[in-house]
Amino acid sequence: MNDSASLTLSALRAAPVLPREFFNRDPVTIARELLGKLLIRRVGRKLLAGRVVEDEAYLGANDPAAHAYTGRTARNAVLFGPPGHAYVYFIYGNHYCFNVSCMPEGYGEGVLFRALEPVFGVEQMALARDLELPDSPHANQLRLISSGPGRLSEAFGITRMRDNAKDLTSAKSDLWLADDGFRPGRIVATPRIGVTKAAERPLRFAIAGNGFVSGRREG
DNA sequence: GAGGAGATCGTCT
DNA sequence: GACGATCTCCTCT
Repeated sequence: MNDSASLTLSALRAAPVLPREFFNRDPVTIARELLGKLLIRRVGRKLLAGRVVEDEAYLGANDPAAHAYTGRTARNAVLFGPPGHAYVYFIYGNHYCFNVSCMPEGYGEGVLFRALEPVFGVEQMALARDLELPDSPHANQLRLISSGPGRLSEAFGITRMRDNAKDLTSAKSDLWLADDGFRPGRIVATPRIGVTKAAERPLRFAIAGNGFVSGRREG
């Protein structure tokens, strides 16, 4: 385990927002470099934050598993837009999944956020997930907050109506990505979860040994 | 702890 | 009309 400790509010506010250029690259590089970065949500005057510990790259027209593989539609239009924007979609009648667009306009590539380690506003996130945390929550209970694409979206209140197409590189946004200087140790690459096409490609990335990675524990 | 199946609805064909 | 980048509950071991 190399899970990072919770953050102070001043540390959160001091973390620089990731610039547009960060996302104007190929999603494999971005997926690797997003590990350890912070997803921050402003709710009224409060902040929620989670550290990215697991994500997946989707390679647009070169990737049969990607939503953009068959071309631009009303649903996936954000992926084909400028980099650094939120692509949120609804799946299985129950869940929202949260992605960020990558590459210049027209490519349809992106990164899916699969798991976060809660580091600020944990109680509010647990409330959003309808979880009850005891006074000294065990890691297994904290893990239920945001270890999975649907779970992290619920914890952060991310929906298609509210957040699709939102600019994640703007400090004026209520949802953005930031770098507080944390650097993960070893990164593992595995096949993506839940995909049936191009299922063998190692495009899922996670911080090795981190207890907040989704699915069965590994590393 | 592991495995299976149901829930539930937007999107595309 | 079929399917899906998931989660949770239930059963069995």
